[in-house]
Amino acid sequence: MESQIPTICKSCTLHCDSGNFCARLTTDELIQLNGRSQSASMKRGDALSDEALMQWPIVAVSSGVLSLQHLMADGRKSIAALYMQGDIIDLRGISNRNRCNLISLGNSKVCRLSPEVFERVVSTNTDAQNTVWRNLREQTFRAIDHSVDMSKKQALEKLASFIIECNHRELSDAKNTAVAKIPVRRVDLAEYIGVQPETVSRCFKDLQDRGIITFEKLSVVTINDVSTLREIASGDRQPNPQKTLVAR
Amino acid sequence: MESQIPTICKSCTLHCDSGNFCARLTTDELIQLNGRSQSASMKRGDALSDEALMQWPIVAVSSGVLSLQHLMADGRKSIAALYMQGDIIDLRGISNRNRCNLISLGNSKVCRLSPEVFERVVSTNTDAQNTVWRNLREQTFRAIDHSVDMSKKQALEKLASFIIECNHRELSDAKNTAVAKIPVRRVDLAEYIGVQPETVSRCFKDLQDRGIITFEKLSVVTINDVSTLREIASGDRQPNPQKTLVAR
DNA sequence: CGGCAAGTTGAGCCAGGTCAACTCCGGTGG
DNA sequence: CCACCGGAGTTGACCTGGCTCAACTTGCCG
Repeated sequence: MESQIPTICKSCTLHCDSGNFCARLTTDELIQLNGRSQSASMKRGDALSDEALMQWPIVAVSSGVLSLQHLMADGRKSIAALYMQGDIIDLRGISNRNRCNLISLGNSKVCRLSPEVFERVVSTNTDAQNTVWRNLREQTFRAIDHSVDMSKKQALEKLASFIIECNHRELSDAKNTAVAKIPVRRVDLAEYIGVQPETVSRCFKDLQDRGIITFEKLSVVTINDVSTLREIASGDRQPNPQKTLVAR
Repeated sequence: MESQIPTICKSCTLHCDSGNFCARLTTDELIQLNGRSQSASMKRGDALSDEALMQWPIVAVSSGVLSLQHLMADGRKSIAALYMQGDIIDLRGISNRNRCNLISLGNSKVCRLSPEVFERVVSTNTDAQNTVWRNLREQTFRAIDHSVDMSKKQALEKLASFIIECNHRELSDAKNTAVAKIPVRRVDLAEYIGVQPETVSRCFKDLQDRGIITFEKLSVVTINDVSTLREIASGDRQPNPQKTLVAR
């Protein structure tokens, strides 16, 4: 008499994609976790409020894009992090210093996991533990990379980095290598890389004028010149070939 | 017949401070881990190279300040993260995208942990697991906060945030509440908050002129007006009291 | 085929970068 | 004890990338 996999999990990417957390669970664990968790659909602008997060601090992203938004005292808003399919957002013990909200950018599906069951499963299932740990480390690295991007790079370089990041995500999906899908709107992108929407627009135009990228649609770019794009992203701004020769 | 705690651990903050990882281990675990690990002293500028980190990707900070530095193609350098006493730096699986180095800013003591033993201990000792997990999450939050600071804030606001962060660390040491110790040099601070040293200097001067802080020494400030400092840090730049009333 | 939100373009301005000179301070040797 | 040195930090003058505000174009949905 074998237990049945919960219906909702059967079609959920978290369970179907072998790299993800739920795929590492035994059927029993899956049933337990599912029984105490809540899955939800969100649409653009929907938020998981502070209070909701207090109760359900662990959120798994099944599809779509979530953002961790931070509101400054004078109204400036910024997107601190982006979460996508497979990410386990563990907000337990987040400092109250940063009043922030988890907001969906577009339609998405999430699963709010019971902290108790999650903790139990993680402490007993080493495989699951490693998966979620790896994911958390990745998030840390992403955050660190991002803060480097934000701190020293100029707008064009930030955008180039972002495009490359999008392209990488595409790569793992084993599609056309030269395509990057921008999964968020211009305004969100601007808030994420910390510039104004106008600047994003101008930088895109610049890259396009220089023939480095081409727009298929607003949200899809083809990268014509990966190496140049990469150079820009890594901050290799050669000011002016002549200058370097003349002035010391 | 009880085994002896390794000499080197006896005086190590990682073991003595109950909040830290090593304090959560049984004597046996500690002996095993110690037997396969390497502790080291570092001085300002010393680096744990990429190659060294490949072999020893897990580093625990016993004292001092380490920095994760990132070098851009044209020579711009930036400090992506700061690590202090008690932090467990787990660089397993860091993407090779970001060539970065772990560099000590000043004298510090670290312990390079054997990945195998570490992993074994973590998977069996739930208490230790939770400790290290909490630390990793804190690092993630710090990184996220930092990237928010970097992306939208202006120099003065970044500096204010940093001072408050230093003050918080001081607080947990249960000392004078109005003091913040700046644990790094100006240049490093500048690289961390993503501005030029000159700008750091100017901003410090500004805060001092406005009577918000006072310098005891170059590396120690007294905060005279916490609430204003906090307002600045949270981005509450009230442009001009009148303006807000008049314009729209 | 409106109508509205999203995105783009243009012009002017300012925070902070850049470069160069200067001050401050701790260490070292005569 | 002082003179000297070198590195760290500060100050000033100038310049530029990106923000601001406002007008315009595009794309999407009923």
